[in-house]
Amino acid sequence: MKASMRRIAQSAGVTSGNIYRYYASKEQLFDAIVQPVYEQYTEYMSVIRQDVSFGCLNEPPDAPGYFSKIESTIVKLFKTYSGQLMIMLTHSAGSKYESAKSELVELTLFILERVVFKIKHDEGSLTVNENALVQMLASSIVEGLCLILRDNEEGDILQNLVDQYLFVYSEGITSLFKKL
Amino acid sequence: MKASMRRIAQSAGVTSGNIYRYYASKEQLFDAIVQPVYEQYTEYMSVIRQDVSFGCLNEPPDAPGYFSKIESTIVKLFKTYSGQLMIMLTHSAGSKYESAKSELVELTLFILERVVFKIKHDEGSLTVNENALVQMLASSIVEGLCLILRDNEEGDILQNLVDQYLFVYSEGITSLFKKL
Amino acid sequence: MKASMRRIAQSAGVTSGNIYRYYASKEQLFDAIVQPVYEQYTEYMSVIRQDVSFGCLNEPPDAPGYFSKIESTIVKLFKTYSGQLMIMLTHSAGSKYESAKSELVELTLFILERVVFKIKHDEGSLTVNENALVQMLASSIVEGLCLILRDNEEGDILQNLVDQYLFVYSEGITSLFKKL
Amino acid sequence: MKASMRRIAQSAGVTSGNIYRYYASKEQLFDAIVQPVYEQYTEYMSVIRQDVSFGCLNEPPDAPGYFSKIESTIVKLFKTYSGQLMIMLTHSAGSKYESAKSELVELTLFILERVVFKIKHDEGSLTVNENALVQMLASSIVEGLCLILRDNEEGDILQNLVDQYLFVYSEGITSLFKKL
DNA sequence: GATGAATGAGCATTCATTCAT
DNA sequence: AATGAATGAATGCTCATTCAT
Repeated sequence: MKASMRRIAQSAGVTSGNIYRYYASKEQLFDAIVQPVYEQYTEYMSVIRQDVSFGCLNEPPDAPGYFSKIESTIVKLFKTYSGQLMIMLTHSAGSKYESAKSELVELTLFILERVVFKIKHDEGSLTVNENALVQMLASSIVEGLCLILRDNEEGDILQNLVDQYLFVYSEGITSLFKKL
Repeated sequence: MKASMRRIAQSAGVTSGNIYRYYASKEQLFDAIVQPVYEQYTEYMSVIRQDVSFGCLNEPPDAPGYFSKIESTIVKLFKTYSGQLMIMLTHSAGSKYESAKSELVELTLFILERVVFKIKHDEGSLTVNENALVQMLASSIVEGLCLILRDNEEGDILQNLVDQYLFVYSEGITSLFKKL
Repeated sequence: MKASMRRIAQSAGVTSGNIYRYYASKEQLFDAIVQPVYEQYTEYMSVIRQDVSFGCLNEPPDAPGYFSKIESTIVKLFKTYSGQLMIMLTHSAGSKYESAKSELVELTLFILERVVFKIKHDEGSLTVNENALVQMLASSIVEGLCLILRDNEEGDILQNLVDQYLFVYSEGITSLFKKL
Repeated sequence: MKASMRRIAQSAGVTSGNIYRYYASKEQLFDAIVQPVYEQYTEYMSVIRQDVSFGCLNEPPDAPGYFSKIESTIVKLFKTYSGQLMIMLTHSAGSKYESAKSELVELTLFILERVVFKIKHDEGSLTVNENALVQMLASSIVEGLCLILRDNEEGDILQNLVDQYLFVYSEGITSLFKKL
């Protein structure tokens, strides 16, 4: 939201006044771009959250398994929306989509808590330190995903990178919490 | 860079006009705040880069070892400059310190390349895909470090988190490249 | 002049762009609407002015008689042009018809001067104060007429009100100048 | 309210930006000018309304007497606020003082109704036609007062004109309603 | 002729920057 | 040195006007 309407107009090859024929305000222009991907995004995340909740009861939880849900979601969204997804995650400061990134952080945190809990063989709740740790890891994971989106335009490369990126975290987190 | 000069002046207990007696522009004010930590930061990074270069010749490279240099550097800077470091890494969009972050990314990349090279038993240069991968990982690592700085004010907690964060990456990366 | 061209076009059932095929500007559109009534108006006023000039020579001047010319003129115009007359007298701020009202003021002033002159038994010219007074009364009379036009859509009611309105002024002015 | 801030600033010999040091918005600038006179104005009108209400019960109502209250009020306000009063009555379209003029019209109507009622010897309520008539007269009277304010800068001349203007209406209205 | 998309000057407002005091 | 009033360019947005179709 920090780009000026004049600049947006210019880089779209139109005049600023003309944008207002199609979008009543800067906010509505932003909405039109981001809304569709945000809706899918929200829905996917809600599904993943439920999967993770139920999965906890009867299956061995594994970080790779859970993460792969996020991965396929992100990749699916990216293949459909690409630019819009990136805008939503990295340029929505000051708009109502500001929270999009933190919602993904929360979901990641939700998953991490369950994964870590299992790694620790269910031995009680996480310590204060562990909580700070998973909070930070969740934020970092999401931040890294945004970077990958920002820097890659081709869906297959993106898929590969996200895949390997999340593998690094799965392995690393498993190692870390086994040690703790 | 998004706070207004009036606000900055007010919260510093001076008048906005008077700031211009000491700093020719908002940017130079920003410089003055960030410059010292930036210099230390640059110097440290240069030292680390040399250590890593020479270390390659006669020691078994290990990610944790290398990373721990970054870790101790970051933590040392943090303990000295705290606020300024955070400003440099997280509020410098639009200033010339935007590059500070990317310099750290480059150094991280430099280290990662060596680490990966050794993991692969020196068997030739990295593939295109591997290059994209380490590039992305380097960015992600740094982005995560910035988050940790942003969210933690206490040096010891910070040290712990950075430590564990880098451990996750060391382990994860080692696993990943052994598999590849 | 404050309605937007889009609104004008829409309420006329045409497109805004197309108006410019017929009228070079908003102002000329305004002209086209107001011009006919303005011409009649100007002509009528010129006739009245002559009547009043000549009438002075051989008839007892009486305000009601003179005013009734204005009255019948206004009412005739109203019955022919209604909307346009109202636009001319009440929405022409910023256009060249702003003067339309002041022309009517001048004519009214012209009449009032003669009426007052006779009331005073031709005893020399009006005093400074009396001049200011008739000037003001002329403006007020016209302003009131505009209000009546603005608020009434039906010709007969309008005629009645204008009639009674001018009667009030005739009587009041006669009383006032007899006292002075 | 239709003058642009740039124009206002220019004619005040300052820059548009600087006005905002003193007034948070165009509306507040307008308020600062008009508020004081509006408060007095409102208070005076409320007092007059009460006077007229009670006066009806035990005194012979006379138009000149009632009008002279309005007169002295307007003149008093004018002598104190002059320019502001004119702005309030003639340039407040689009501001919250838009109603100022119509409040004065209402008060005038309130007075006229009582005056006419007495002239008619209390013989029942006014006819539809008479109602339209007094409504129109009330508006006209106020409109004329605004003109006098607009065109006169000197308090004593103003007082005289308002005095004589209202006399014209008193006499004229009395004549008219005696005839009806 | 008619359309409506496009233009660009203008509006109220904000803010980095300047400068008389 | 320090103040804070003043400046003017930039912002989101509106609207008379133009022009390709």
